[in-house]
Amino acid sequence: MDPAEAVYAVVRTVPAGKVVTYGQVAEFVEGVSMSAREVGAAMNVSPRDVPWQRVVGAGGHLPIGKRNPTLATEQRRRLEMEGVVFLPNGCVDMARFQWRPDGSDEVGSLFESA
DNA sequence: CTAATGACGCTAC
DNA sequence: CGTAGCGCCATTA
Repeated sequence: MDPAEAVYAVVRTVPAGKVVTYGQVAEFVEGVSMSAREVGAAMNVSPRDVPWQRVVGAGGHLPIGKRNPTLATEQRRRLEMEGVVFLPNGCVDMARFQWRPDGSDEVGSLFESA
């Protein structure tokens, strides 16, 4: 399996309203050695069926903002549409929206914080 | 085979 | 807080 395909498989597993860091995706991919760089490179050419929008940089910020400001804005809009809340500093609230492959895809717990 | 590059990550200044 | 440098692994020239 191509490394890119492995990345897509992981990203597709991310539920709406949740986000993952490039480093985490690279960590989740099993059987294929990868670094956060390849994840981003793969996302750049990701198919439409891949929710690349749910992949953010470490800390929840959007590293693409300096490369593709337009794309970053669209990504942010999409995430907010899915229920993801951005902090005033322009970063995703990783404390609540960082997805865990553990099966903690329970979105209900997000509402109790309100 | 070697060199350069990249939606990254972290430490250092 | 912003910038700079090094490490990361794989793809491409």
